[in-house]
Amino acid sequence: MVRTRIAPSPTGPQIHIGNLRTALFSYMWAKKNNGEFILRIEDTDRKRYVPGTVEGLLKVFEDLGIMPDRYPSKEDIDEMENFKFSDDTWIFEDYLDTLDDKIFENKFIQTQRLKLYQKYARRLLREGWLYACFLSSEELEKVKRSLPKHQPFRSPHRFMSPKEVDTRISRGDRFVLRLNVEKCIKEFGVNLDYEDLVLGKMSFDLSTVDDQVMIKSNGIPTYHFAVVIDDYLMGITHPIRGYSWLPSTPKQVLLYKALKWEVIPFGHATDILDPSGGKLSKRKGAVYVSEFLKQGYLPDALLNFVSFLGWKPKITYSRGEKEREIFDFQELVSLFNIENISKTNPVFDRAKLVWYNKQYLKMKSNQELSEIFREWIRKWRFDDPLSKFILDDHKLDAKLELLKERSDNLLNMFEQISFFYLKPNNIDWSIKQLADVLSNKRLILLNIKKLFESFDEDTSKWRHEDWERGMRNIADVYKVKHGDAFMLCRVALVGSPISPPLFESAVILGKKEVTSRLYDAAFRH
RNA sequence: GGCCUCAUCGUCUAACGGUUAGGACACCAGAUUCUCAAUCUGGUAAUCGGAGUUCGAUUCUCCGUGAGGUCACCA
Repeated sequence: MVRTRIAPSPTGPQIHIGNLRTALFSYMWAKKNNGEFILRIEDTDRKRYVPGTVEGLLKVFEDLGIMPDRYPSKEDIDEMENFKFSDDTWIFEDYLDTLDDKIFENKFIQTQRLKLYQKYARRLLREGWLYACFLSSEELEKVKRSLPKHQPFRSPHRFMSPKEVDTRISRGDRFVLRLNVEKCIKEFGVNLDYEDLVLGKMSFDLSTVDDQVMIKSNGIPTYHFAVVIDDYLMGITHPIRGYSWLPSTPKQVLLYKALKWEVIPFGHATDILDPSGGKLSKRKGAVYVSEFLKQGYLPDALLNFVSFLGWKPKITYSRGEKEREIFDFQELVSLFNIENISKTNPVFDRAKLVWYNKQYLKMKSNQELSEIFREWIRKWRFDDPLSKFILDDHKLDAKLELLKERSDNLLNMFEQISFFYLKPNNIDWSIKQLADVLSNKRLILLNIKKLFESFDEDTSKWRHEDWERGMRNIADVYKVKHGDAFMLCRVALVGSPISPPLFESAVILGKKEVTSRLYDAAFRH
């Protein structure tokens, strides 16, 4: 069975857009193959632990509709939250050697799998693939400083006799377990061939690889060690991870080989770049999924856009034919293939995300959109005084109909909808297009008011042509441009030079409200 | 600096070694229009440079250049 995973370290509940992309690729690949997508928590660095991370993460996955099939249980999450940091978690007792791996089958938090790592570390230590290194940090620094340039690090302790190691350990000396790269070179050769799921064939020169720490002095594994044990034992078939892991891949491949496990190749998804260069970073604008959701980007749009950063479905089009850009998520899943993930770094283009969002906004029926909008308000704008009006509005559909083609996102829509509920205050008449009509402002407004007064109480009986003819007449009488008269009316009703179509908006506002606003505009503002 | 990876319009990308190098976003122009949008039509715009292989190279090889990544008891 195909199994993929997302394996964040619990340093906060935010999901970076780049991590969303690797998660998405993993999710899509698993689903396409009727496999499983797993959430594993890599909390081996307890100093950086941020409480609440996992719940937050799961919530975002849920909002997006890409829930993992397997993830840590509530109890395990609680246990992790209460994990007491210990400077010494070494067990290293004989019973570990016969420990049944299956006990840990449903453990997806690394600090709850410590015995497992130590079990395999013991084995590798016995076989000489790992060695104990007792260097203090000062000594270590000294050794590294004395190293000729570009020489890989090798600890002098790698030649220590097992007996001496034992006595020092039993004496309580602190130590780490390092990978014995020289032994690896001896056994596997200096060139390590590797075939990446995304990048394809490549070769590493082991003579440049450091004797990396695999188990830290506190007994907790480093990423390099834990990721190999976990991916293998959890049956991960296609671990897709960030590009930054590529240089450390040989260390992990060596571990597979030392353990005599079949190497499971990684897929390295490239980093998303900022338009101004460099990695996409929060200093340059929104980069977290929740920020986009808060701004009212629809999950469908976000998923479509992000998955297309470095990937396109393989569909053949005839020359010149318009290619499809909009795919619903199930379609994307069925078309997905790891093999055609791009090897280059995509640049994050906000304008295109806006375009996608507008497309998805337009595709929604007014009813669907009302539901989505209300849900968004409950989640992100609940305390806004405007929200109550919208949530209670039985005629929201008609308003959204007017707004959905002129909004980038739900936040934008929220700002634009307010005039339906709230009268304009402090109208700014100084806009350029009003320069020629300002002298007759009051008279024109009163005439427009009179025009609306001549209409039926029931706005459904209003006719667009009647209104428009009336408006143009008024403009002619006062010898102003038709457009200027419309603008005057717009500002009076909406309080802004930008609005949905006037007549349709007036119909929604109702006769009483329209005439009252026109009156206010003529005399009060 | 060492090591690794990558390279098609400004951006996302398409193109069995043979195409007038295609599409989308953005941009520009026109149409429509009571504002803003939306819509429709059209347009500008790319194979990083240099060698080589080949009848033929965006595609294969090498060298440059550029970009990104990485060099922790962090992940």
